[in-house]
Amino acid sequence: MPLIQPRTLKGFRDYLPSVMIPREQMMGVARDVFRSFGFAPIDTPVLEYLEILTGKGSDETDRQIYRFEDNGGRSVGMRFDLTVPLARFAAQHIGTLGTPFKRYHIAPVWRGENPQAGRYREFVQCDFDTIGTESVLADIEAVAVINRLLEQLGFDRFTISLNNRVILTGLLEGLSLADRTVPILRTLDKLAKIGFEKTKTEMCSVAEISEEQALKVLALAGCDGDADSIFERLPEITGNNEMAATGIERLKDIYQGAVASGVPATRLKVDVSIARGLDYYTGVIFETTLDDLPAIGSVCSGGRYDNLAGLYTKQHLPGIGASLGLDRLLAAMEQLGLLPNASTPAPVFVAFFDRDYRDDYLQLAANLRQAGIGTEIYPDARKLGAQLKYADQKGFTAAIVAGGNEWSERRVQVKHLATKEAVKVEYQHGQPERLINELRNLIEQ
RNA sequence: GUGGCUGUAGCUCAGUUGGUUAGAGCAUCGGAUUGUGGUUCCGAGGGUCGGGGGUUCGAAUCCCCUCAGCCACCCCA
Repeated sequence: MPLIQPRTLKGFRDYLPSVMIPREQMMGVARDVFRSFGFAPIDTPVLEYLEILTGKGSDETDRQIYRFEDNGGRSVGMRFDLTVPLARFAAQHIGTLGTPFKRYHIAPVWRGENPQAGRYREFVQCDFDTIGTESVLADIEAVAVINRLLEQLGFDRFTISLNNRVILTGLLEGLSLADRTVPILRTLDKLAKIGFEKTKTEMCSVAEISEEQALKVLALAGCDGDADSIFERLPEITGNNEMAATGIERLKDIYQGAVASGVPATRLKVDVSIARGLDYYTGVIFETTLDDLPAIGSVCSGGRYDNLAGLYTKQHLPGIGASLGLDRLLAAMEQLGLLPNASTPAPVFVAFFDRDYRDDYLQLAANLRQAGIGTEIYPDARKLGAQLKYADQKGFTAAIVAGGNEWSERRVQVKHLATKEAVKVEYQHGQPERLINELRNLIEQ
């Protein structure tokens, strides 16, 4: 019988322990950060009725949805983000939950697009949102959460770019271009990539506006420099439009609040050119890029939306949230060499040295686990060298070697695998304290 | 979805204008070393040359299709 070729689908991948260990750790960090701000966990089904998924979003996102007919003949789709399911969820449950409602959701999503470095068809998003309030405090908090997330994940050099769509909307209103908002935003978003001239040309043709108008829009985006000077120049650039003015004030407020809540000003950048493609953002928007790896794109993006669940309920639900791209971040850490090498989650290795002492090894390991120290026993009584080699490669911190000599002395040998240094430590099954202390010291180093 | 580049051992790659049994380094396994691992030496295993089809006396090498990876567009985490 011919073998079936083992393979994974395009854009999908397996995760080996060496990747899965840091991946799980990252999810744990994200979870702890979210919880520390009072966000509560929720979960929703992978599959939704197709109509739920396709209602919002653009044609492009509709095109990327994995869709099929289920065994009962229903049209269903796999979620392509966590925001649309949240909207449905909120419309269904906000009555019992009450507002403001803060939730986080860490789960995989699926998009049928062409993969590239840092882009997959299946990837995990870590979303957090606050819905049911328009308070600027929620906006500020979102920035603080992003900062804390990346900090806790071990990043130091990153930039959170901030903008407020209202500023641009106000400017466009002043130019009588309110109906062209979407194509203008799309084009504007490319400024950093394709440059001033091309953006101008494209804006004129795609959005069907005059060169004069395009120049005014681009003047806004060209507003560069430190935050204070940008805030100073913006009112003039927007022609003192009233709506734009409130947007500027709001952005300023967010900026100051973020600094007050401990986000270093060096990590914040007011960038009036970022737009974000998704149409549902209506207020502040943000993107986060790694200073050492800008090419990988935004690793955490989000913003404020006026009416999250308008498609599913008449209740007005404003909110703000962002999404951390965990798998993209993981790919970045891989490239930057930030991933640890360990492929074992347990720090202590017990060599199966002598068959006669099998039950002693088992009891010793049980004692260590009881004390919260992860411990693995080698399954075969192979030669010691091979066992130690295995332990070293897997990245254990310490190995315990105990043969007849040790057991008769009521001691065991603790070997620090990185330094090859070994010490003998007193140990009896009823009195594991000295061994536990010794191991804790090694693990903490 | 469209276009470009790539695909040889677990990994990194070599393979001369198509020409005998497709190679190297690292890794793995065994031994030197029956109670102590990252060095050294000796030896071994491992490849349907991504897959399928075609041209040819003969294909890793040329052609077509397909799958996958990377890049650009699009979009985005």
